[in-house]
Amino acid sequence: MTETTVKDHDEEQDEVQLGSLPDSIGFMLRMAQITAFQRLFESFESDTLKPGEFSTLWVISINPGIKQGLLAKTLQIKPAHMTKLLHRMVQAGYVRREVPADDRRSVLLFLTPDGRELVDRQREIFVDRNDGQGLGLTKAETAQLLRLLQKIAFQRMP
Amino acid sequence: MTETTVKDHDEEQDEVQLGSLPDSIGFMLRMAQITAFQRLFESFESDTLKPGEFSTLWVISINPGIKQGLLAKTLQIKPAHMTKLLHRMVQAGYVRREVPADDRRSVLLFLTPDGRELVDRQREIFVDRNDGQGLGLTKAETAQLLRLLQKIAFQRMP
DNA sequence: TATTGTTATACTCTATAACTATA
DNA sequence: TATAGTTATAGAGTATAACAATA
Repeated sequence: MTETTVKDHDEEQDEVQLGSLPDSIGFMLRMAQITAFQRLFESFESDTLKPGEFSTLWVISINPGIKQGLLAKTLQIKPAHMTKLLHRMVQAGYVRREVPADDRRSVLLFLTPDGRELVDRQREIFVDRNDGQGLGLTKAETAQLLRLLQKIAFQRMP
Repeated sequence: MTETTVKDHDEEQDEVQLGSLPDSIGFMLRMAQITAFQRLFESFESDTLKPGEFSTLWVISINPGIKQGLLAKTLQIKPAHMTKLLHRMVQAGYVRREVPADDRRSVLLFLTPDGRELVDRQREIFVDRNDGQGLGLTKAETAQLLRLLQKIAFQRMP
């Protein structure tokens, strides 16, 4: 029940009361994500790839031949949206789709040489940017935060 | 550099490798937010209010007469979008707008009696849902997570 | 001239449902 | 019948720029 106040960044001294909103995990996840994305991805090949697109290419690069539906479920992207996102990636020449003979309903995904080169080129930048320093966190705080986020995202719920 | 594997929730035993993606704060913030929103807001008056709309009403309720631009900056909502969001809230009868005499460019915001009643009714549910238990976190973990998210979102950067 | 908010456009992503082609 | 993916539609949110009214 901390009463939190946000001071204006400029010269105004307006103070906005947030009440117990900063004690809400849902609200704070949203606020932190907006701040983090601004800081981490502002110069992250933004002309080429969106964060969602990069993680898609990344997962395909580690799991060549992954089925489209499993990829969507893993990244919590809706199947309908995954179709459109992948069409962009195929169009851009980063992804190749393949229909296997044993189940002709499904689609297997692979990176093209261009796609592999792009992921390799971005990999270092992506990992470096995400060590928490750019967000003002210490190494220990970063590790702590990652553990808690992983628990929320990957935990089996009863 | 933990190599993390996500097992399928169903009976399939496909395993998707994520490599060092779960060590990325940006990626994990996004994954945790999706999971948290699904669990916390699935029955949160979802027919009436979106999370973004609720936090807007909440901040107006604590700061009656707040200027629209300051509200948008506080919640990190783009001004163009704030205009549309507020039009919905005015249309729904929750918000009243007022142009002050001393600066007729600006707009001051107030809740209507209906809006105040709605926020009051949702307040308990919102706070209860956000204590971390619904996400499988202990009290201590919740406090720790909130502190780190607040540091990211509210910290002055050099 | 600068600021506050609005309108307009385009695009990303979500949510849903209807549809196809396979199994 | 059920499953994998596609198409279509509607809405939320972002990004950007041009604009009107006011300071």
